[in-house]
Amino acid sequence: MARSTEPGDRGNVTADEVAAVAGVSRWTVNRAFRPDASISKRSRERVMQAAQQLGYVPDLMASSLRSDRSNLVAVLVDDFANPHKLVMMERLTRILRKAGSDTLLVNMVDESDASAALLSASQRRVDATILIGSEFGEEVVATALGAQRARKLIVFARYSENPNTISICCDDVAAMTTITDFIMDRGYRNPLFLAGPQTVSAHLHRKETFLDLWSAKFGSRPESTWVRAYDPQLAYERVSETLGGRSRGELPDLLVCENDALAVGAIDAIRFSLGLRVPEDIAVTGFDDVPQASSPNYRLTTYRQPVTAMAEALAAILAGNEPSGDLSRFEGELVVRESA
Amino acid sequence: MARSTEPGDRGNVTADEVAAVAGVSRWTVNRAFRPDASISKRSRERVMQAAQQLGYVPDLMASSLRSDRSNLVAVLVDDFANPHKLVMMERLTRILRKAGSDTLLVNMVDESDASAALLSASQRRVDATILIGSEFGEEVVATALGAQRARKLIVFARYSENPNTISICCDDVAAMTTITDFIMDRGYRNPLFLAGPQTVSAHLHRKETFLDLWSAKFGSRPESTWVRAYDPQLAYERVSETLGGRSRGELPDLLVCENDALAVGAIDAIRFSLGLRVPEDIAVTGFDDVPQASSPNYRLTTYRQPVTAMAEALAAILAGNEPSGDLSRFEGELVVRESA
DNA sequence: AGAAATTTTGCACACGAGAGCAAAATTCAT
DNA sequence: ATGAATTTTGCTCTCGTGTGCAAAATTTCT
Repeated sequence: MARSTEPGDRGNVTADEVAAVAGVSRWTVNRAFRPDASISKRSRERVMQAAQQLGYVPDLMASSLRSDRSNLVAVLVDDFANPHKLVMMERLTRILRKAGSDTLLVNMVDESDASAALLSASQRRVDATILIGSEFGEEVVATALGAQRARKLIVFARYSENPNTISICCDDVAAMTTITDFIMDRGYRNPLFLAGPQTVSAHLHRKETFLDLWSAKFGSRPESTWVRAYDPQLAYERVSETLGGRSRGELPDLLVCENDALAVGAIDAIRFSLGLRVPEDIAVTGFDDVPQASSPNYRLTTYRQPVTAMAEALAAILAGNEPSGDLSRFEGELVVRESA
Repeated sequence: MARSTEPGDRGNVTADEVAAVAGVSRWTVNRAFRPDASISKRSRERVMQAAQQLGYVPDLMASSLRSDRSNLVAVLVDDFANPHKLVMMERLTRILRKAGSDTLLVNMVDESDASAALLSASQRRVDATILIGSEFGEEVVATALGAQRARKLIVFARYSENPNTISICCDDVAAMTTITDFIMDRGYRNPLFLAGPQTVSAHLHRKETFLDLWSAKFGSRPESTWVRAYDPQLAYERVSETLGGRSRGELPDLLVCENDALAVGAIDAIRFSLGLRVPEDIAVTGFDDVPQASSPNYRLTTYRQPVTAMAEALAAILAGNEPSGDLSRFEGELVVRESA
């Protein structure tokens, strides 16, 4: 036996020490910790008892080194100003952990940082890389795919055109159609669309869908504007600027926002910068149903993505199951409140 | 030579393959990637070029297996309803990555989940475990310390009494004293303190400080109440319930909230449930200065912790530097807005 | 009970890099 | 140019676990 069997060699117990106590071989010890392993009930019990006594737990680094399965997934986030990120992170980490995977959180500080962020992920042998950023473009996705070891690249809650990518998101066209139908039905006739970063075409789904549907019905293409990040503060400034000097007749009767982060800033601007009322003077719609949206301050009419179901689909994919439905066509629901 | 030198054995390039291309030994290749290694300029260049060509990056799992340094820290979060968590996570991940460490994000689903959460951290050989949860009690800290492999346990943005723990936080007593002085100065005389989970004594610092200062000056101990999580929604409900049926004279003139998450809910309740104005009828103070606090809707008077400096101190500790000042006495600043 | 089928166990080797040391190459001094 | 000092390189062994197979133990069947 090569290794000493004394505990505390370097602070942590190894399988060898447990094996000595339990009177079995090291391999039996490790097997005891794998649910699918071929091991007798009796020796598993003895191992487990010895392990408990010594405070042994298998080392996941060593395990993944050999087995090429790390049970680690990287989650790359580029946009911490959007409260919806917190919701998604909570769901993802919870569901991934239930499925046996840990989460490596990588802060993608800016666009140029993307490849460095992906590098640290690949160096950790993650089983998959999940992008829940929103401001990155398709070229980031391409970089990610170029990185040698990135096994699976999953774009979460946003559509990606790249065919080598798995994109788990809801059907933006259907969702926006639902919202647009609702708006038209309510009689709004002069909307303004407030969009996020216009870096890539994938972002334009909601906007284009809305503008197309509207001009198909009314013949004229509504006005639109955008901000460089999904940040309420920026939305506030943009709305103040854009609508600031207008006379009553020139104002839109509705702001259709690409998501709630923008909608919240827009509402603040309407009230506190323009001095108008929501929804009486200008109505507002959002997307995501962040916790704030249900606050009596905002009572935002918005669209809720099935984040839990989406995260569960993600876990299923990591487990190797074939996706059951179309992963980029999840259906959410319109949440009607008082803002529109 | 044991291994084949063909690329793509299992999808990833190893140092052996780079060594073959560069015409050096495997060890020289690995040395090229360590800044402090003893290696000639010329061979490092050759190695780097070959590595670039093959797309090689060193495997951090294998590295940490041998070297006992993983450059991985676990961040345990138990409280995703509090928007301040997002701020702290952003700062921590950014600063840690700059310092060369990756972040393992662990969602501590509930109190009973704490030891399981700590287990996954220890199994990954993290260099340190950071608790930025708030609802856990001292017994969770004890569990963490009991876990064999947890090398360093750091409690971030909250004080811990446990001597085996490094607690990086601001001086709650000084901070609350600042707030209290401000309040007294402004002439409020009938405050209500709204606290978070009352699980452990560490949480009581702010509350006790406030109550003590107040009764020292005015002789009477102010009223207080609490909710079981730092969640605006719960704060909303509690404030509505507690103040709901009261006549004008029975109402407090100020709500002192343990943090902004509660303050935001409290403001909503004052306005939309009680139908009163902030600050004219009831004023509000918070703690943390979350992004929402500066929204024109809330304009919250609050206290900003120096999160960046605290995160940098954390990184310094991980790097092995001796802490320069008292880590549990960071100083923040009062942010005076219109809510009080 | 004895043979066959099945389960359980032990073992050599591999995963990819680091520590420590000895051999080789380079630089420096005389 | 020669020997000493220094730097660079290669090598063995190690970190802790998983794979695949062969030996051992157990169960099942006739």
